[in-house]
Amino acid sequence: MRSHINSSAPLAHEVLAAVLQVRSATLRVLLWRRALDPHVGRWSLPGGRLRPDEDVETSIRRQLAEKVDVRQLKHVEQLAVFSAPDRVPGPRVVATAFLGLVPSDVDPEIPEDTRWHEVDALPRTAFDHREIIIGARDRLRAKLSYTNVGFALAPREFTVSALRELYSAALGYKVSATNLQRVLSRRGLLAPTGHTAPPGRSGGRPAALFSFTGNGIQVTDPFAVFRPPPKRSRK
Amino acid sequence: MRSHINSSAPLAHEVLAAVLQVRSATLRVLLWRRALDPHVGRWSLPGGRLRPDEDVETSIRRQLAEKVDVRQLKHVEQLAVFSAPDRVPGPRVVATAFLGLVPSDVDPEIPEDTRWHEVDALPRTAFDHREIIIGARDRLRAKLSYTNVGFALAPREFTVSALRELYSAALGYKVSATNLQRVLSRRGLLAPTGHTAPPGRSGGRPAALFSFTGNGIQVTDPFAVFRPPPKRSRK
DNA sequence: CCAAAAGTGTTAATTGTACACCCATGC
DNA sequence: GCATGGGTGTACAATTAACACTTTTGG
Repeated sequence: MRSHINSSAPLAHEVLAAVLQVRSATLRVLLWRRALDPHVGRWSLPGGRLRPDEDVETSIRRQLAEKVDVRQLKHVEQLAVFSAPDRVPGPRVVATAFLGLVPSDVDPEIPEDTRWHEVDALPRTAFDHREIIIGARDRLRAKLSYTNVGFALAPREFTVSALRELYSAALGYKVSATNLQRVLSRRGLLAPTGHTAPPGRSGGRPAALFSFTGNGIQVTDPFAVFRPPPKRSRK
Repeated sequence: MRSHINSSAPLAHEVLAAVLQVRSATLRVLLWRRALDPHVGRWSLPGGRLRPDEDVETSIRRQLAEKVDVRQLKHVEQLAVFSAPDRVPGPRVVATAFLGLVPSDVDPEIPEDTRWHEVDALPRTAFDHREIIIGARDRLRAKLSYTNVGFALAPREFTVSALRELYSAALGYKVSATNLQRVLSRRGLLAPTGHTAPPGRSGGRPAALFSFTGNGIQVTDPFAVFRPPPKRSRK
């Protein structure tokens, strides 16, 4: 009763990922069309059953490897557990949902039954997958403002205006290139590469190319208020 | 293979909660001492097996009802899934971890084998429970600065200095009562009740009593930067 | 009247926003 | 040279942190 470990009831556990990418100034998600019985023909998130010898992150990375080259996945993080008893027909399946991010310049080979869909114009989706996608979008939006996740949406080198397009598409409203550059620079996230991008056929000054400093996600603005007392090191 | 539902492998799923409360200017967590074989005698988080007919939040609330009156739990939220194959001895058990918050003025009846422990001075804990507790603490700390979760740590009515103690204990450093009141007031979270608390035996001006406005958690400072353009409604 | 605790006002510093202006290129 | 984007400088606004000062109580 108070036993900690009790595996008497079989219980299926699946992992699902909302893989997001910005392309053509829109935020899109990778979906595949179900070929099997429950909700045939609807679009659903890639994923599948958790194997007994892997943890959930290993599992989702393994399963995504069928759809997207894993090395192209710049960021993966847990979103939440979805466990409503009726979330899928038949016996209950608990799902651990993930957010995955792919840089805008990669164009992964995707299987026949798989397609990118605009997050703000989703087709009919299977089960509770729409909710998961919206959750992923909202998590991304929130984290863009206080972490450096933006790096996972951008190519290795990029112009500030390209970055502005990425942020605008992900956030859903235009951000100013001026201030984007200023804020990211102040936080020490942008490194000039010294290279420049040639202007388009209509002219214009060549844009400087930047890259993100560091690798991996980090929180860059942890406390909006109630900050801990400063360490008194920098003037 | 690509089958969405496949429950061939039995898989145990448990729910665990780090229930936090501030008392005597310290943040503490509710733990019970294991009576059974793996890790006997170590302190572990309350929780237990997920039943097939309940979702994870229903489950953790049900199981906590044995330890803490559910009505005293002012806030419950999912933390993360812990799924390392070797996180517990024997067959793998996937755990969904929760953060729970109890106001500082309630003193729940707790069972014999259960005790509060200071989060910053934890005893030897079972399995990966220490990691879960630290995760819960960090989540609380982060959310204190950009949401109104503070309400879940505070009594219904409180003085600003009592609130200051709560925030200081949870965050791990002193916050100023002056600025705490100012920030929360600006965000419209504090409502004066009109009542006052009598001063202590050493004198001092009587403190005004406040309550939190609204109920339930809400994000009060969603964007640190890259805010959407204002609606141009308020001057 | 003095100490103690609460509450208010003022100021400084930081950070984000808006906007004007200059720069480099294609045609 | 002019249109077109890119980049910088400056001013402004909002918010937080720091601290001095006033208020109200007990002894």
